[in-house]
Amino acid sequence: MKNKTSSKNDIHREIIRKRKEREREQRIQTILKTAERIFFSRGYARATMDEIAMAAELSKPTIYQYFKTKEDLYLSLVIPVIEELDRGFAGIEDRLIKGRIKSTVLLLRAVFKAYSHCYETSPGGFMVLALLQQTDQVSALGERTRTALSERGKRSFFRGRRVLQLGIEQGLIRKVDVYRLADMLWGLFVGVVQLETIKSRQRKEKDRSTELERLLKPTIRLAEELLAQALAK
Amino acid sequence: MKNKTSSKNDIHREIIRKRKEREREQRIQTILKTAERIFFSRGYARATMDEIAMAAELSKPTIYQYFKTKEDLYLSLVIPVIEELDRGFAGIEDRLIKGRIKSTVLLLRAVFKAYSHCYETSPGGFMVLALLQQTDQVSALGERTRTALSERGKRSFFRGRRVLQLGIEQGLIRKVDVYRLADMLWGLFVGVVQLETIKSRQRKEKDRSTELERLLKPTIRLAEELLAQALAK
Amino acid sequence: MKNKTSSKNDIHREIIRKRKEREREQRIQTILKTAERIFFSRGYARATMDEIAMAAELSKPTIYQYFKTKEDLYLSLVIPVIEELDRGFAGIEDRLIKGRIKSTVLLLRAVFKAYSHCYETSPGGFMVLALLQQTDQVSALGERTRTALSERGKRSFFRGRRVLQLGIEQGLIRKVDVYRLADMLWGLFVGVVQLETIKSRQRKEKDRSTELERLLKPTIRLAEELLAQALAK
Amino acid sequence: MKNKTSSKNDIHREIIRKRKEREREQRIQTILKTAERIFFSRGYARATMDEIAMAAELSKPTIYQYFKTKEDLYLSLVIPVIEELDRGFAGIEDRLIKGRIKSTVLLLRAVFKAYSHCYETSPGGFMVLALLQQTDQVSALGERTRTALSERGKRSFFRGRRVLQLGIEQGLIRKVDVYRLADMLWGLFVGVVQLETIKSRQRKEKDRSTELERLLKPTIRLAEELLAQALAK
DNA sequence: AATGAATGAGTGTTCATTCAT
DNA sequence: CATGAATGAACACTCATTCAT
Repeated sequence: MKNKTSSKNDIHREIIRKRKEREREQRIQTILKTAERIFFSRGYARATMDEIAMAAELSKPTIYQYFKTKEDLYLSLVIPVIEELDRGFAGIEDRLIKGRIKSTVLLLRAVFKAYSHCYETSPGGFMVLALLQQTDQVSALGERTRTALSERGKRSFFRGRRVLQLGIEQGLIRKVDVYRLADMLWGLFVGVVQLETIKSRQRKEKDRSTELERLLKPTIRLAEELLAQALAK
Repeated sequence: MKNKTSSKNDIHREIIRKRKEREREQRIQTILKTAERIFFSRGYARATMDEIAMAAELSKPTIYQYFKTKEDLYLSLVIPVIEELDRGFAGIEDRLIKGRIKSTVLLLRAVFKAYSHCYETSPGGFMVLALLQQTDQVSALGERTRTALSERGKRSFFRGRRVLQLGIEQGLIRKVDVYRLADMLWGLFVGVVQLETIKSRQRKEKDRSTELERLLKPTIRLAEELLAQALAK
Repeated sequence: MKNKTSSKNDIHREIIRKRKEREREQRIQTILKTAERIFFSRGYARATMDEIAMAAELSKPTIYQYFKTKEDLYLSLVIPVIEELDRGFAGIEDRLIKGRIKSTVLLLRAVFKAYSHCYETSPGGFMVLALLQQTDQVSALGERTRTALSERGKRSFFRGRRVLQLGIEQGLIRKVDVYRLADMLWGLFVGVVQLETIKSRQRKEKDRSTELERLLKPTIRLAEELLAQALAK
Repeated sequence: MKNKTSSKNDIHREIIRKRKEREREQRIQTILKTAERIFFSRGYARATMDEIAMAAELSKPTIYQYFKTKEDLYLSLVIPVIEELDRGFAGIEDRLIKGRIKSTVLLLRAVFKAYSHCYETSPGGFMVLALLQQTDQVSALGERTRTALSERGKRSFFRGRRVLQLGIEQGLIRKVDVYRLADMLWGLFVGVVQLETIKSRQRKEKDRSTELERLLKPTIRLAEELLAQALAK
């Protein structure tokens, strides 16, 4: 009988443990979502932990329980985006190798799709990543964080260039300097997203994302089309 | 006699006044140049008035004599850049009207040249403008300045679109949505400048601008070339 | 029958109660030992309850179950030391009365032995006590605890003086002001322990206590010897 | 005439400059005095910059204008004391070399006098230095500060030992280990000062220093006398 | 009884801005 | 007009202490 009770208790505890685990995960997600919003709207330097805590309806120390520093929180936000990007490019690479991409426009569309997918999965996170392109934001980060980011960033860029290189080798893209092309594509996407975001800002809160959609998509599609045409042999 | 003396004095005073005026103008220029450098290298949030004052070899209150707030100083940096951009587009417009631009690639080159010129005249000021495109930096500004900026920005964009429209009308560019095209071009330029700036930042201080040059120019030239090809009829 | 069962249960409960009691005592000891270590190495102010809890492999609230505040925990560490000291002097007193101490040097050695024994039994606790001698650490404590400490301290000092007084009466020590002598001896011991502790602190963690031993003992022995010589009639 | 006015102005400015210089010096002294008091009464870790600022009737940033960090402020307080001590020993050394110290008791008295002088010149500063003997206080300081202090401390101890060595060589002190003796003397003095300070604490504010005097001096004199006797050949 | 989680109240430090001279 | 000095308001981060379970 003792055994049974014990077993009952164990089960009970196990259930509780799982719930706690879930709650914990939940809270982390809440914090991340909130931080994304705040970092996005204020930039890294201007965003304050106080503000994030307030917006997350938690106290500051609670946030520090889950993220060791402001930078840690920031990184936890940005790294998944970089990794998503990496995965995206890995997918394209794979399809290229298997010969599944059969035209210039399809390749370019895939590349922009990778960017867009990243952006759509986590618009805030993406913008926060793009924010890194701003000198001040980067210099506000500590040495370690900067290096960590730079490392991953380089890897991701490397894969991007390889995709383009493969495209050239398979005759989908005419011969151009892949470094320049990769930079151009990424710069174009980020620059356009930034521009359209700020334009959509001028709308009321609730219409923003639709407006952004309305502005962003056609501009990117135009870029795809034009570049595909120019890059085809 | 009283009159004469008075007149002499008046002339004397006038001379002094002019010198003071000159000195004043001089000092404002010094402050602006310094602020540009600091804002560029540190970003708005991390740049401190102390630092700017120190670098300008002036005391903080002196700076406040000429610029009411940090924000004011910041904006005084950006507006000339927008105006320079506007002038650039006005020049292209003029040449277009006079039929002096005879090919797609020349037109595109002129557009990017206008951007580049702006950037080269005042890299810091340009980046600072680009910064405005990010996050809610804008919302940190006062209402009046925000409107002033937005106003000028719109005017400049408007002129940019008109240039493209003229290009289409003159058969230099094939028919595309000018809104999208203008956004794409600007986004591309700003995005690439940001990206290359940050890449060059990984170098040592003194090699930065050469490195940036080395990275930026070919990427922009590639963009010119590709887009010219795609946009030609 | 009812009675018997009840009795059985009672015995059972009693056994459980005793085990719990033992566990409780056990836990208190664990906490105290850990706290001593931490307070010793970090000092009162820098030691954190988090750290103590972690080191004791218990959760913070558990510690608070046994000690109402950080201060309480701190004091629970010090009082036994004072009592140990008191017991030490009581022992010397006893031996003196029984005529068992037959020379100046033996008496002095006994006194320093009492101090040393205290220190060796609980180096952390002893230092913590010495800490009380510094700055207004004391005034940071609550009124009640302060009085309690002061009371015991006085009693202990009183006994120390009585020992010296007895020494004088028995002709082991030449006639000096016992107040001054008692203060001097205690000051000497505490001062030297502090000094040597900090010197040994410059070594790596693991060699510290040996190094301390190496520094402390001969210095104290020198003091014993010199003072014995001077205090002998 | 212009010249004269100018000259007058120059003089005027010079006077103002000097006054400002004086005021600056004044303020630094105010801050140091206040900090000494606070550090003394609370210990390094528990003393807050807020409290110091409040007590000095200045705002916190004003203090930071004169002292870069809390540690800097602390060091500025402690280093002069160490240097004073060093000077004191240098003086004794000099007198020893010139053969001006002619008995054991005079030498010991000189040594304790050096300590006492230090203490009397700046009781707070001295106690704050003595505070360093408390483990926690040291560990609260940064690496650099710790090294700086350790360095100077070592030098001072070195000189102390040399003085004792000279004493032995001149036959004023019988042959003992100078390391141990130096430690013992310093430990004794500091320990006694601490003890008597805390005892005098129990008086009302205004009687404290007299009480301390009343307690400290005779205890130290007793130590002098006893040790002189024991150390004479 | 034991604990994971939460938090109010500080910490040292910085910075835009304003006086007093 | 220029400036040395001053400061209110933040900011990232910490810690003793308390809930809720």
